[in-house]
Amino acid sequence: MKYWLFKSEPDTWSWDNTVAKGPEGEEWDGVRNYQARNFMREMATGDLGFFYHSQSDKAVVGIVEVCATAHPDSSTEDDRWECVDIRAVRPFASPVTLQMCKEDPRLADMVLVKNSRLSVQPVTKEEWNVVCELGGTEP
DNA sequence: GCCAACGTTGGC
DNA sequence: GCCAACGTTGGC
Repeated sequence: MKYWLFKSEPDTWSWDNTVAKGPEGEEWDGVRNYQARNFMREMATGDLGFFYHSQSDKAVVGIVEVCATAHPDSSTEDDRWECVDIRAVRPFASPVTLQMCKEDPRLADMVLVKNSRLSVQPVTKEEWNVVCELGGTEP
């Protein structure tokens, strides 16, 4: 069981959109970055991830679950790109902002803090527990 | 709206 | 295979 972080601009695809999709989930398509794609290839069904809103929110707003492993991205003909499917698990009681992550010394090495541009990232178990604690949510 | 950081592309 | 040019992302 691994932990991840999925980043999205809320104007393009938001947490609410994911919740609305229900248990069958939604393709996490549109990723055009090799590092991000490679992380998706490592994902297994049942892995959990944070859902992060970039830009206006800049906060982790909920937890998602991987419900299908990597498969070709249906939004392109280019067979280099793959994606997983994710579904919403539960929202945070209170969103965990980027600023909160930056201020907590336990999260100093978090990819979100160090490389804000990577759209799909691994999260360690320790980081997972800290962010859940800050968000008022069970890990 | 600006700009820094980063990834990708393409000419050589 | 290198590197300059370019495009995109995302925080501020």
